[in-house]
Amino acid sequence: MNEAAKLPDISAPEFSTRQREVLDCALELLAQEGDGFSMAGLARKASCSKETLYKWFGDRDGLLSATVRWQAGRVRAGNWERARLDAQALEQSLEAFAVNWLTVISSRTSIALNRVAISHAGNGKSRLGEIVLADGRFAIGERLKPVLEAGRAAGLISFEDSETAFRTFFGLVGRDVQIRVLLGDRLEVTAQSIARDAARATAQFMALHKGHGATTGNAKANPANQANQSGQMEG
Amino acid sequence: MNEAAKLPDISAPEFSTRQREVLDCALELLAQEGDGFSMAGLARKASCSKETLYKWFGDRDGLLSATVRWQAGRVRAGNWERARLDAQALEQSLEAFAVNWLTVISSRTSIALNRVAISHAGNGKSRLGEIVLADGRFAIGERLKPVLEAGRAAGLISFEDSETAFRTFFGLVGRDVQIRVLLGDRLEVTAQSIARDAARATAQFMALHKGHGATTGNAKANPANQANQSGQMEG
DNA sequence: ATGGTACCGTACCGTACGGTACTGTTGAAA
DNA sequence: TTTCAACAGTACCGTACGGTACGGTACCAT
Repeated sequence: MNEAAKLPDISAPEFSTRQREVLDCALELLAQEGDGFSMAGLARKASCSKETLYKWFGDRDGLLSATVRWQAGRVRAGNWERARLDAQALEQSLEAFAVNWLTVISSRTSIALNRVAISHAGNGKSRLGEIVLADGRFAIGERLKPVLEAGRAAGLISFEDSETAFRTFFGLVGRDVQIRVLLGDRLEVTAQSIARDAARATAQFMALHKGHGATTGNAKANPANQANQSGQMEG
Repeated sequence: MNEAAKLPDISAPEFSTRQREVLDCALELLAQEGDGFSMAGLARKASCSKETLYKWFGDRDGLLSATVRWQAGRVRAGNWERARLDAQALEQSLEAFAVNWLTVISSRTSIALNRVAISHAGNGKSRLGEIVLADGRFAIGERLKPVLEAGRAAGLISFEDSETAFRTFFGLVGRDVQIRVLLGDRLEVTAQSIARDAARATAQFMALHKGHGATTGNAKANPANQANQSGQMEG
């Protein structure tokens, strides 16, 4: 519960070291007991007083929100410097994204956080859902789209709308994994299965979006990436 | 403590008319306020006494479980009598499945039920998650697989493992829709967008699993449906 | 009529938890 | 050494809610 506490304080830390320790305890508690852990329990686990919790985070929702932001802030990973882009590099990038995403969504912490955010989205109490979405699904979308567009510019793949193309990739990668783990299904996700699924999803995506400059010859007459490009259904 | 004690008779309604009224109220309340509605609130809304609620359903978890089962029991829809199977009929079946699934997962009721099931899956308190999974994702899987296999038998599509093929289709259909609506994203899902997405997903699935007896000539040398067929990762 | 059953409405109880106040204790600045 | 701020620990309060008990009523069956 104390690792990753020593990143070199670039920019506004937002949380002090001690606060981060407390938030890590909250994260751990959240992963163990889910929402419904008590403030007293957190104070006990973190060896701090309830008064301090309320002073720092306002109320329970503030603590939860801080916890989500704290965790979200350190998931940032992966620099996708697409120096030269050939089919090999593109596929590697896509595969790396898929591996990263599958690893995240099947992690204890992510599952716990998504669960609490989803349950709060029901009561409309807090805005945890927005944070999780913005920092999960939409963050990777914004990071992956430039890669896709670079691939298109290089003639390696073809699509009209990068958002739609990303959503296809997202679906091919995630499939039913997230909803199943969230609902408590015992789905054993291993490094091997993740690697395999990432490769499969990437191969499928490439097959669906064959470009016109690569090894494969057939151009853009692909029904799958022509349908539904009218750009609605964004949100 | 009293339900499921008299399971012998088929057509045993499991719930009386009055009980179904109460469960409908619970469903409505669940959709409005999410989990965290009170038993007193339900008693008020349903014009029944709390004592009756406890007599019928045992405790709050029993009520929730009954509500989920009651709703799940009437989602059963769609007969997929695949009389003759040509490419047209297969695509229509797939598209109909996709439309049905997208409609379900974006419905108020399904969202509310999934939310409560997910939040309870965290605490390990009840088995709502299992029920929802068994009656959602796994039910459609079992209903769709015969269609896929018939399509393969007719040479219309090709794949090795129907489970894997189904999961691909599932991903192409659902993409990020379910997680987004669960997290409270304002994603306007209309009949039009559903129809369009169902058609797109079906076209993509067909393109990825081209058969060898249909109009398109290229056979099974398709990287996308060769990868990851080793049958693990079921759950 | 009489007893039994099923139910509504409501009062009630116990408890768990969010939030606050108070009392040390530490540690650093002055 | 004194002072002050931050904080741990804990006692406390109010309330909301799960669950139970009880009185009253309508509807049978005998």
